Amino acid sequence: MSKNKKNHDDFTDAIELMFFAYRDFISDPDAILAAHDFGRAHHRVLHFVAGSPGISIAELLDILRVTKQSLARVLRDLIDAGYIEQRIGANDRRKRLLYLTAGGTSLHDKLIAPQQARFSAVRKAMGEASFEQWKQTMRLVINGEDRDNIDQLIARTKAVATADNE
Amino acid sequence: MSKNKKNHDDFTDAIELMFFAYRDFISDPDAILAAHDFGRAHHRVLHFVAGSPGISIAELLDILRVTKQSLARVLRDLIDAGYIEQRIGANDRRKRLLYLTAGGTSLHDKLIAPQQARFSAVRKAMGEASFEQWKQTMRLVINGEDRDNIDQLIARTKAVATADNE
DNA sequence: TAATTTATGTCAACAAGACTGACCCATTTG
DNA sequence: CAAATGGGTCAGTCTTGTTGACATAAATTA
Repeated sequence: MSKNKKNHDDFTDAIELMFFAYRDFISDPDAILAAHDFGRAHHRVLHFVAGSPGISIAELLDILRVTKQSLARVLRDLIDAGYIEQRIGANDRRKRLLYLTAGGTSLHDKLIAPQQARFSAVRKAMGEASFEQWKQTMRLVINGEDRDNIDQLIARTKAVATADNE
Repeated sequence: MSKNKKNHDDFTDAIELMFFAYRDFISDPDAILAAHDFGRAHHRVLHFVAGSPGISIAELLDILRVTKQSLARVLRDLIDAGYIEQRIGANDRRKRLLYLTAGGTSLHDKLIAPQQARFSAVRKAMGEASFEQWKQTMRLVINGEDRDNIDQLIARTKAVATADNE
């Protein structure tokens, strides 16, 4: 038997862990969403508008990597239901900048609560240092060319979250 | 400003990392799949049959958490295309046990290759120990009640992968 | 043996969420 | 003024999920 490769060099465990961890992670908010007649697509929009208030349609399309038509549908639902509002850009009046309403913020908080609880338990079990290492590792799973943008996005989101709690 | 909570206690970074890492991780095989007129659903079936040769329909349904009708469609495609074959259970002749054909194994290898490359680069960058910690952490992201089953599934898959390389 | 349960297959209808392609309007920029 | 940009929308399609109903063969149980 050829032992020139290390055992576990197939990374099947890592691949499988990605699948199952994401499945459970994403399933958390589903029940809440269903009660509002929303789906995961609505959740994603809500989430990234929450993290980047004043984001433009084009920027949101870039993050979500979906088409304009695909975004339009869920965005329309969220605006009609009063969770998101559009404001015309001050500098560029063609832009429609997106903001959560009070209701949108409240819904978003409810949706992330179970995911926060999940990671809180994980950090408690693994310890602060390991959890930080996990984050570093996850960052490297992301395509190299996207990492800087995502770093900035996360930094911006954190700034918003911190400001809200002051 | 209330500093009774640690900063970063919102776990937004962790949530965002899950989203982007999974997005890139899962996008790898898409081009290959499209060339075969298959989608991600086909990939998942191929993957879990590869990891558990002789798996029954019921077991596969349990792993994938989809309905029988949903699985039936993609499974039919894969059988018709000659990537998966069904054998009648020796003990229980009601069961249809699933196996990859030679072609199925070859296709599956092509599909996981970019994901293996991705994790190989990650492990190289982070080091063996950190990567093992990452796996432990990911395991804790999974729902507690499922972890034992998934441990077993991964162990089984690894046994198959090792046997193939002997 | 007869009745029931289990494992699977299949039909029909439907919905969410993605896609392409085409076209429009308002605004900004060259 | 002409062209490019940001956004909106209509129409149609595809994949992958859903529910509900029903069929068949094999195993299990009474």
